[in-house]
Amino acid sequence: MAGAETGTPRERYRAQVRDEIKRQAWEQIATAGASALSLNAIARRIGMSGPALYRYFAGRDELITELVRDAYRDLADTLRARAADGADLAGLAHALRGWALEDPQRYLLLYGTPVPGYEAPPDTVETASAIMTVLLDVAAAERPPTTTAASLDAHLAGHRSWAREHEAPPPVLSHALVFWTRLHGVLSLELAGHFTDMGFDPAELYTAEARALTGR
Amino acid sequence: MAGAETGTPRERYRAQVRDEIKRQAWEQIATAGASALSLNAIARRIGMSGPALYRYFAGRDELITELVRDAYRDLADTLRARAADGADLAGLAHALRGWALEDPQRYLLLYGTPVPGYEAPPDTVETASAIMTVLLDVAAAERPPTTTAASLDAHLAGHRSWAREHEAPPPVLSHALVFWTRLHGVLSLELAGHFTDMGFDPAELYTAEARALTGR
DNA sequence: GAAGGTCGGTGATAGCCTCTCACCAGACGT
DNA sequence: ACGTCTGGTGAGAGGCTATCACCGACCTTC
Repeated sequence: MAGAETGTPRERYRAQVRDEIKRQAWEQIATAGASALSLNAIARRIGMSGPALYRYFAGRDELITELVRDAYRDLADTLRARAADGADLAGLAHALRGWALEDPQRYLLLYGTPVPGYEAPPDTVETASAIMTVLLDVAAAERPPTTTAASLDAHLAGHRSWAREHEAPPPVLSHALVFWTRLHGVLSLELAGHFTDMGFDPAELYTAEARALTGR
Repeated sequence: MAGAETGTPRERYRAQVRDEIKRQAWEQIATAGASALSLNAIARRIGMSGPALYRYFAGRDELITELVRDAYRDLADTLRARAADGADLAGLAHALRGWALEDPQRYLLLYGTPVPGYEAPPDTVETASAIMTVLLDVAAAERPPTTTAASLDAHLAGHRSWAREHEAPPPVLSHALVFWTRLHGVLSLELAGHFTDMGFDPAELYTAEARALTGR
């Protein structure tokens, strides 16, 4: 959400207001969820009246798109930074959970139920796959676990377009994929509150899954 | 959605209209998602005007609650029926995916991002745990896999309130739990459309996970 | 069979939302 | 100093949830 310090005063002002709008939007999302995002409410809080926001964003969808973009970028950066620090998959798993718990609604905005009429623009899909690239990089650096599924590997060998030009062999592909889906399974149920009345600690389940994934 | 055939004509009529409302609601949810559910639109389609629906449901939330209740019951019944037919965990996994794909929005209504201000009433939580009971029953009948996580088992041994009075030993508890979260991980990402541009078949991933869970 | 209560439906209305429009003022570039 | 472009405004269309007063038709009870 870096408000560019460069450009004409007009441009600086514009960037500043856009950032303020996004700040308020995140605040509102964090408390009430993405589907409760109201441009009117944001405008009211900022101190301008309704339609003014349309000078900055074409509409609710464009604002949400922008937030999704920022969130993807932030998650990708977070994971990449950990990977650059030499983290293994277990480290990434820990970072992922930390990022999600830091702002649950932000995680759900990316990986939860899609907003009704909303269609993800191509460039957000691009950033989303950048996250997979980080996973693949780190997974490739580790010895894939022995518990690999032969038929899935065979399928992925022929359907690896999502891995872009990544050189990883099929077992690494499936390992990264399963890493993602298993951790998301625990995380999303936890964030959606499905564990709240069950009386156990989701963290225990999560770390157990992370450990099973990374072979202790 | 059984419209009770009993009672006074008034009661029969009332049940009939309630069912018609719910039918239209499901139709609308199936196409546009739960958050796009509009009482006005339902009324229009049924042929009555707006506020009439409030004679049948206290509001949008109560209607959604009713739908959630029905969906939980339907899923529980489906899984129970399979279990009664002697299905193992692999069979339940298959049934779960079939049920989810049959009406993706229905699955997401139960396990997706919670609707903003909506709080699940106690009795739906009850039905949700009935589903866990089915999983525990079937899991207990199978030899738990060797790949059990000791620390998770230890934790669950002391935090098993969610299993009600189920006698299953900790490895079965963790097995059922992991069964749920792993399959949900794949399913929810698939239904939310996160695999659509990735070029592989989610079914392959799902069955691989189901197989890994049930030890081939 | 008439009287009265209850139930299901209606239009009007308040208050929220998104988004468009015409208009205006002030800042900016020339 | 003047025109243009930008950012702000109020009004308003059309959608939503939800409440209200009202009314007609049915059902019960006498």
